[in-house]
Amino acid sequence: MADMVPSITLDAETRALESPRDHTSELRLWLRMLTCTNMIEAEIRRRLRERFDVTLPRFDLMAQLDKTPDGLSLGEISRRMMVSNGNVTGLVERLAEDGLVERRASDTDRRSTFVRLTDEGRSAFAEMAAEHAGWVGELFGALSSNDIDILLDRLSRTKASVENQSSKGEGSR
Amino acid sequence: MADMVPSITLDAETRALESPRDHTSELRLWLRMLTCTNMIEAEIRRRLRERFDVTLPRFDLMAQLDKTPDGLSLGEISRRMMVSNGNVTGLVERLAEDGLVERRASDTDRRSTFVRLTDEGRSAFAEMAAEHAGWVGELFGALSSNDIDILLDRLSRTKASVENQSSKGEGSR
DNA sequence: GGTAGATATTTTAAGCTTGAAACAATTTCG
DNA sequence: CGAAATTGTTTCAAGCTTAAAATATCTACC
Repeated sequence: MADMVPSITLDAETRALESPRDHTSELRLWLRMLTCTNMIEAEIRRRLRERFDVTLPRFDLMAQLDKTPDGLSLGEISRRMMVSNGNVTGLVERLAEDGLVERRASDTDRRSTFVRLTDEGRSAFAEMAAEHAGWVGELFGALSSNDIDILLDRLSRTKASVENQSSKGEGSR
Repeated sequence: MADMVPSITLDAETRALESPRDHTSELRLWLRMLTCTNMIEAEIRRRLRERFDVTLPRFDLMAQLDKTPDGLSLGEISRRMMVSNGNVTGLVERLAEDGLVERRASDTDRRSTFVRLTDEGRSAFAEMAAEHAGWVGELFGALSSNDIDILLDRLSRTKASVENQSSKGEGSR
């Protein structure tokens, strides 16, 4: 460590710029969150394919529509799923080809298209959703209801923290 | 609640088959984990592109290589990143085109290729990693070190639970 | 030694995903 | 009213991702 510099020579401002704080535990947490999420997602993806020959994005999109029987605009689906607009266009296109959703022009805004589940889509989703809930229950099975509550709480704080930080540098966006 | 059935009429076996337990809180937890992860991932992806014009998968792959100066086989990268083999083939191909990684045949196994960072790749990654750590520190900034410890612990339990459940039905796999 | 099975990688086809550009329609406001 | 800004969607090119099939090599064991 021949190049170590006594930090006493740096004021707080300089230190903030040149000798960054240690983020090891935050990095470790981020990695662990990612690993957990990826494992669960992979498992659910695999079961959806195996059991129903359906992809996860399609299932997620149908889940959004199932919550809103009157249908949603493409933009609203995009916001709720946190994916790009163009992505939703394509997903809806393929779901419509399979007869699972239907599109209808908005009465009040000629730019806008509403999407909703067909009867076939609704019943297909109902069957998948029931099994899906069981899988999730299984996968989290070793957690006590107390663990779950704690995770829910700390993840809420995490979400708030991220929202707060993400919006800081939004000038150029 | 006209269709409610007294559960006293069903034995445990029947109940397990016909009236599944309630998984509401597990589903809520899963959704919240997913939302958190997606938000953070999107923010990091955006910053990597904006600041370094690099994609998240490339950054992740370089991070794996940076941890192992001697290089890794494609299969080992695939396992550590939890993505398919073919995916890694393509990523490495593109990183090699940009001069950030290099491939070298294994001495002992002619099937196997080792990949490692070039000097250029290593220094490019060092610069990105430093900023990346700062971003993660920022995004999780509102969490106390106690919150972080609690999350680390509960996510470990979650991971163990998922691993345990995923391996149960592996007969046909 | 030879063969059966396992392992490492690549290829392929299909689908997912993004960011940016292009359009169209609506809203705002001078 | 009409220009300017905003909003909703699509298109596009590039890249990511997967599962499955194909290839090549290695290992185990008879």
